[in-house]
Amino acid sequence: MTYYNFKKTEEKWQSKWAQCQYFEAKINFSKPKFYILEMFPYPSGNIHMGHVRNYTLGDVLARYKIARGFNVLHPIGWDSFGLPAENAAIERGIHPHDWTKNNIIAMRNRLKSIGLSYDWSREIVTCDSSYYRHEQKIFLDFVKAGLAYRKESWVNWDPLEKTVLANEQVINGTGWRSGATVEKRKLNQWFLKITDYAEDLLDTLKEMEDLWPDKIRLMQKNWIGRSDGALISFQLTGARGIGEKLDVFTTRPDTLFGASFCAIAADHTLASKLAENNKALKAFIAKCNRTSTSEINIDTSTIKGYRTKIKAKHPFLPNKTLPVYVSNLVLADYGTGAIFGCPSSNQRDLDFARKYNLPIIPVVLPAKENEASFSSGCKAYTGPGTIYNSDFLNGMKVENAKSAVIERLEKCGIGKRSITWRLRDWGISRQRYWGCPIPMIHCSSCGIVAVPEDQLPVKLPMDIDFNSPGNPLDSHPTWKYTTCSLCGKNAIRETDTLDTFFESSWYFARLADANADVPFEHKAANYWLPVDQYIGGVEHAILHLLYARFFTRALRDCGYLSIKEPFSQLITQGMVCHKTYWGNDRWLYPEEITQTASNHLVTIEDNKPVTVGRIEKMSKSKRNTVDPEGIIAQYGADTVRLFILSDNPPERDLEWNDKGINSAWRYINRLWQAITECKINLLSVKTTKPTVLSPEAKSIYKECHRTIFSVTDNIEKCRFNTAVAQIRKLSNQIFTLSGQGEGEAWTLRFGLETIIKMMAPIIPHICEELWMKLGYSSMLTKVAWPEADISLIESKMVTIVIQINGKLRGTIETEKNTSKEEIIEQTSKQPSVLKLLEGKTTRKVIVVPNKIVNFVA
RNA sequence: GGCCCCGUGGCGGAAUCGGUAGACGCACGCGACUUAAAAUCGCGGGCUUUUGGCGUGAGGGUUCGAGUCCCUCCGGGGCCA
Repeated sequence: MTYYNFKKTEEKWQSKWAQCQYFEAKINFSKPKFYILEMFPYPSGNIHMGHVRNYTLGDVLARYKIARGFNVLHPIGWDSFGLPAENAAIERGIHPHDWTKNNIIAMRNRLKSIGLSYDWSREIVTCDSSYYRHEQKIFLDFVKAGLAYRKESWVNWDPLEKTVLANEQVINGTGWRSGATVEKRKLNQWFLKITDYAEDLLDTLKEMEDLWPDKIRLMQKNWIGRSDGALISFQLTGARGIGEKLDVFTTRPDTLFGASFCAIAADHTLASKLAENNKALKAFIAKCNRTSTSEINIDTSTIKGYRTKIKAKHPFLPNKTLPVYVSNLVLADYGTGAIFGCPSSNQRDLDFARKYNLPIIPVVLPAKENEASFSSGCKAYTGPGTIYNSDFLNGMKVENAKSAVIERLEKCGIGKRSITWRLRDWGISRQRYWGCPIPMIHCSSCGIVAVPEDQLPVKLPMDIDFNSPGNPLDSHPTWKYTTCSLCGKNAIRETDTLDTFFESSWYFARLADANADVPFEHKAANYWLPVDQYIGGVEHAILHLLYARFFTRALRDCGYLSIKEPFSQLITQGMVCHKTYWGNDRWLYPEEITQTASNHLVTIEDNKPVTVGRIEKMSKSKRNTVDPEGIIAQYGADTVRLFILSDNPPERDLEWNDKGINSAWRYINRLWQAITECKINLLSVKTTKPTVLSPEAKSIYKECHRTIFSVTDNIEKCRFNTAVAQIRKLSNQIFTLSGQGEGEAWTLRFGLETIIKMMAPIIPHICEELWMKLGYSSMLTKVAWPEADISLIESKMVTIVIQINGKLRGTIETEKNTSKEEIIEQTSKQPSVLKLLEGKTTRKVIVVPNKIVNFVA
């Protein structure tokens, strides 16, 4: 027995595929196109199993679609702007550009060793000015279209590092690196008007049913967060010279008669005006602002309010006024930043009312309760019911009352029906070096001016100093000094760079035409887009995917594209997980552990006991990573690819284990030996099918077609694990064939060829080699996917299940489409049926044609 | 706290239209080969008190028939607060 030499074979075929440029995609209208894309990687320097899984999934589909006759585009690039490069520069003194470039070289080689069918001629690098110059052009177009604008906004400010922190860099209110208490600061920043598209982004989700996972569509729906309600204008008293009225948004206008206070956000303009000559309020507002913007988690204990002297008049009760509080109960940029509180119908309002002794007026009565005895206690009632204590609304159901109030408000001109979105405009300014420069100039006389397009790209300077705090672009000695393109006077460049989500929001379009002098040509975009199958991690379910959907619409409105959805079908793959081990007071690498004779785990080094922790996502900190490079060196890319697809469906988390990889390796060798050490000379087998096959050969032949049919279906539905199972099942039958006699020999060869063709997208290297061993000179990669002969699958006979009182009592083979009467006739004569029905009267017989007969006795 | 998803052998998972539960694989056991082991190959299996009964987290319901649909609960996970 000879083992399969994967190293030699994999290198051979990888270089052959590269040589013939077979995966370089060209526009070809004679074939249907298929654009398949995996979320492009950040060049961290290492590939991990998550990458391997992601790119293997995509590669199988790409190769399968090629075999099905599609003109496939399968490109790759590098999402190469971002913080880790800057951190490396600060920590290790390596320039972000060099760090990134070296990582890309290393990772490119590792990806190539997996045998992926990429069109490398389209490889893009987003930190290269050949990419971001187009991004700057797009940004300018967005500015022209009114889709990009400036406004003041809160940021997390690290006073020690003099820098802005992302929410995830704020840990318990302190900077992740400096440990300083993070402050909220207002900065002028660039925003994109994603909210203009909120309604369409939400509504189109409905059309993506069955194409995008339900989970993702739901997450996006919740994120966009449409709230239907009313805008109500309260007249104010005691606020002379500050404001006459307060606009309030509510989703529960039906509870208006249960209102006992109004609350406004700490940075509501009314609050700021009141604070001008009120030191206590000023201090209160400052206290509210001290909590960082990431701290959205305002629970009961931290809700606080400051009672102002202002009162709000109840719109329908002339004698009633409501106290107005400034409170962190209200989020500044949600709705109008002001609410009315109805404690009986909202938990947070209730907590607030109890804290400040405000009246609690019940207004919604649940079914089966009565007015006299019903009390909400310390839990607000938010369910359906009948309105009471509410003037003209009394007796109405909640939904009807909502409409009735709105109608009355509109009639009186003091309110209207209104929709509020949870989605905010996308802040894209980052006070960072390693990002795309925003191509704008600040001129003291002309204001904010765009950099003329013929002066693009605005390149990042390479001579940069990371030792001083703050944004290195801002402290660069010369870079930001320029002249105004309008008046020619001295002016200052924008030193903020773009959020790195900007690059990934349009890269799929650039990849359709990666070498164009413009972002991408219409012709290429119209041919290739949208991406037919997109694959990536669930962690990008919301932001990246939403931004890309928004960008596609924005690019359409700027004349670049004619579609609005970038990704037709989406798979979100689960994480790759591994057991964790704890011993010697630290996490241990799997390689540090061994098993004793008595099945206990101990450290190899000093035989200390090891406890097995949870199965968790592979991470460096838990030391539960498996290095793909090592595994590929040990088993080869095909084995890793096979294993990673075998055990469970793509969207589920995958547990890595050595037993599994070994099983894949074993199968690959069995397949190798089945052909290279075959009992018969496969090369001498005639290629034409014998006219007569023995019953055994015929049955195997049919099984091949059944398998082709179901494997095809499984791959189409991305159920690769069941596809592999089907092929393995067929392999078990084919491998044991003797091949003796003409029919058997032909069937054996046919079966082996069928297996190789179906396995080719999954384990392409060995399949190419075996294809050659079968005497073919053309590449298997160019060979068509096998077609299932439906007439062979549809058997003339079917198995009818016999049930008595719903319990399985036997089966019977009958001709297909046998009549109900005939089935009853045949099955009722079965000895087992007769026996069990003896002495009972059959009350009813259920027959489902071709499936089941059920005697009810 | 709200919304959503998932609970199937010792394990990963099949069964996606309400119609034979446990495909395929791992681990395990037995056998063959071997001086022996590894590797490899073959065979076996849900549980059970076995002419039968019970089995898809627990309990109830709908149905001739439920892993699949409905309700309540328990456990795990995700998103949002």
